[in-house]
Amino acid sequence: MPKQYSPIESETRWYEFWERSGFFAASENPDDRRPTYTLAIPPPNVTGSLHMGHACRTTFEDVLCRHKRMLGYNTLWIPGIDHAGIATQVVVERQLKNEGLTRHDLGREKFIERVWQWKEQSGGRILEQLRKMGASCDWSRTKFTMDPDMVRAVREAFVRLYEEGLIYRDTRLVNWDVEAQTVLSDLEVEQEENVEGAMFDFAYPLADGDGEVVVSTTRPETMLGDTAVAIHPDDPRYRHLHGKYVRHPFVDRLIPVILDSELVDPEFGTGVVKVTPAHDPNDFATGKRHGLEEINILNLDGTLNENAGPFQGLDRFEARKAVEIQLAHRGLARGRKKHMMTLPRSQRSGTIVEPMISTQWFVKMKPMATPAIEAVENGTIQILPGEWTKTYFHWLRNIQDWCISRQLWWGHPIPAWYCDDCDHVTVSREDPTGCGGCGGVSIHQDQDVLDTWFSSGLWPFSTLGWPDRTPALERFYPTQDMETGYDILFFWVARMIMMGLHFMGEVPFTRVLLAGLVTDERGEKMSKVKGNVIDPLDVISGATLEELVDKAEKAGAKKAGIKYLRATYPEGFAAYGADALRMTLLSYSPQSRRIALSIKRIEGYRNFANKLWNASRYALMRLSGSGTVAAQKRPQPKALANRWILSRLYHALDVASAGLDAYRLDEASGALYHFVWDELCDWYLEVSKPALDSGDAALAEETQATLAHALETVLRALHPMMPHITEEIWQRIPKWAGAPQSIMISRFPSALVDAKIDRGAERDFEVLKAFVGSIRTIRAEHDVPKSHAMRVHWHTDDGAKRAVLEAERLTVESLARCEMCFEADPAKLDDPAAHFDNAAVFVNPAVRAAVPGVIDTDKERDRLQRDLKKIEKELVAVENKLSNPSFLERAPQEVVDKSRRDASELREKRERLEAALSSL
RNA sequence: GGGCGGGUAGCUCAGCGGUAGAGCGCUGGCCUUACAAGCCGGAUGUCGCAGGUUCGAACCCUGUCCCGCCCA
Repeated sequence: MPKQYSPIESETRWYEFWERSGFFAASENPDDRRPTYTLAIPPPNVTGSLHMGHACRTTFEDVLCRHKRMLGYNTLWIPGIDHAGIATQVVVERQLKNEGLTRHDLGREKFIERVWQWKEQSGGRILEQLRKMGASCDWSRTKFTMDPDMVRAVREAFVRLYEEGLIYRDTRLVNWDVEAQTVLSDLEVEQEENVEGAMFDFAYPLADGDGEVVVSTTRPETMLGDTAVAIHPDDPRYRHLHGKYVRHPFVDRLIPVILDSELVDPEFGTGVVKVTPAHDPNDFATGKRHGLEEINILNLDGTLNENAGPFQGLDRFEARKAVEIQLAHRGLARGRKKHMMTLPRSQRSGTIVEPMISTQWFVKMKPMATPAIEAVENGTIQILPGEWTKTYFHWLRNIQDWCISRQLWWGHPIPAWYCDDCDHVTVSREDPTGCGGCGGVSIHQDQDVLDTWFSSGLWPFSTLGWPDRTPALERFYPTQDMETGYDILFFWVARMIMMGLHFMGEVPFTRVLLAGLVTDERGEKMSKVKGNVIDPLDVISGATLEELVDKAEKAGAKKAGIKYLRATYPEGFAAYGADALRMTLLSYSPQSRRIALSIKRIEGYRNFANKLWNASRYALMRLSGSGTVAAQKRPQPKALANRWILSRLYHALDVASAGLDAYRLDEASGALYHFVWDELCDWYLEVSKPALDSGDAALAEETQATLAHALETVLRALHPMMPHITEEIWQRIPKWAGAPQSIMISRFPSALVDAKIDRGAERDFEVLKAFVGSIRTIRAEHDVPKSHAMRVHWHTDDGAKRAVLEAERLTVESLARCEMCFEADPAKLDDPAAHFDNAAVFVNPAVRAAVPGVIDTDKERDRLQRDLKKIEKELVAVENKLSNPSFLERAPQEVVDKSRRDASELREKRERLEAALSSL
């Protein structure tokens, strides 16, 4: 075994082994009675390539799946990809653009063919990349949301909802993206806050006689679609306007003054509001209340249409200026001032979204939301971390109907046909040959496709064969966990819950596990422009600075981004390996909303992998030729260190299991990390050296058995988190006869079965650790070279402690490089200066000692004074507490007892240190 | 405007009623046959601010100031 662990070669080798061996596959064998554990992957976009968000999802999900699989569950992790309507269409349109073509040049059918071609060639690359992370998905069940069976599921869902009256078609104000030229759901519109804009005032002249009314707007061009001006019915300033009309200056139209107490806030602006029902949500509602005409002034591409009169053909922003100028020409402009406002932007194209009147398909949400709320209220579904529950309720309780049609070509077609002869709409599972109303044969299908999230909402059951009641669906639905980022709680999770309850009559999963979003180490969102994107594959396989810079530049990073990149990663990345990346991602608490990924931290876990590797090298070396194997049953050792490590193993496994169950993967991984490094390596392996070299055959034998057991067990516990390195090592450990072929199908360890709590051993080992620690401190503080063996004169009145230290003499002497000498006469240690020359002293609970011949008097005085000061401070705090009668009265007895013990220990320590100081 | 997080060591974060921890960084000493990607030591915090509850508050309550996210 080499001195350094190199993950690259090992990781691919083992991954191929697992996949080839079929370990990832879930069983559908009817005789297989194991309980199931199912988790559907949040399908990444077909256009995507692996980023840290995916790496994070994959790690968490893989840990959950591997853990459950090792616990004996028939585990199914369903992989798949999403057809990502807009994103994919944009990718292919960009390709066409390079060829000087648009999708319209190709026509719909050819264009879709072209998308499929693209998908076959370069789509779904991400599934390969998930393998690099170690993902144990059942690849034989990979689904794509546009697969024929998914298409059938989507169609079935649409038709059923339509038949139930939950899907309907309606004309209303929707969010229009003029660039992508499609409607968007409310969720796809982002509000950009605190944008500096202008508030423009202008006057409408009264239709009869003199006078005018002044209105304010941030979008002057919309006045072309004004069909009313509104005032508050109780506003005394405008009483004379009741029942009057104003004249539109550009189009030949009389506009009524209406009274509306809902729309108008008399305190705001002039107290008069222009009303544009076709281009503003509030005005739309007002229009409905007053029966106003809705005049659409925009074409689908954002230019003004024939209703805009002289402004027809202008782009919306040009029109804004032109309207202002023309109003000024006519003497109607009444001023302009800065105004902070909120702009709706398309999440897809970034352009400002226009409210527009349009006929679209909607899903009624209220009837579906109610059961979804109940499922979480009554605990059928648990959301973790629990803080998100409130957000979930808040959204579902205020939900609006969901606009599901999109004016795209790539996606699931809407199964609705319109008749040319009557106004019947035929919605059908099979393509109809004629109108379902009049029977006419002249019908045409709706040109729109469905929102991508509509098909995603069916994911947990469509992937299992729905609408057929397949054996897979019977066996694996409902799934157990849904793990994803909190950003798609509404987009996806809530909709899956609604759809699952509706179509299956049962929740789609019983837990929702949400994790934070990965950012750079400053906490800033990773973005190509900022140049702060960390590619998981670079972290796994390594990349030089120049490669990173090159990639960032190609992705369009700005200068500042490149500068940051150079400054932050001057060395590039080493090949840290997937296991190190996984441990890093796991180490962040799920409570936190951002995961500020730091390369330093990854390096730390790479080092941990190396530590584990070397600990194993040591263990294997010590086991080789001994005939000792890691046994299926835990050993029952007698020696202190062996009992101690089994007890520490108990705690580690206990915390790890609790963490894995409660979705605290940070706590689970942390417990194992600290066990391996701080306990197994720092203490146990060191203690095993003198034991194995002692010549005591019985001791050596039980130590080898314990060593093999502790290592083999912790490897199994670590396997879900670090699958590759644990397999690499595990395969090398001599094991019991009939051991499984792979660690990934071995049994996950349990604290009760594989370890043993032993409080006595823990207590005694602490005595040993404290003793060794004190000697090491003296050695370090007085610069005593390790070649210089120190003699330690010690005494204790505590018989148990004395017995431990005497029994463990060889161990202590080996770890502290000293010679122990028990002083039967306590007086010698009461006044060490009188009995030992230049002696350093230390005081542990009930144990004190002197180490002669090592000190520099000044240094020793400093050290003792420092200790003393610390102790006095603690003592004051404890004594204050104990002198408070209400503390003694009201605090629990055990707390009082502990304080008393602390106080007496501190007092003893203080006394001894004072004595040592004064005798210097 | 409403809601939800967060403000703890230089940095990133854990702890969430018994008087503060981790990793990295800093620092002194070590190439000790498992590991220098390491080992053995050390230093470092009025736990955002102000009140309150409590025998006891980083932790609970109220107010307040910043930062972030979500919704309207």
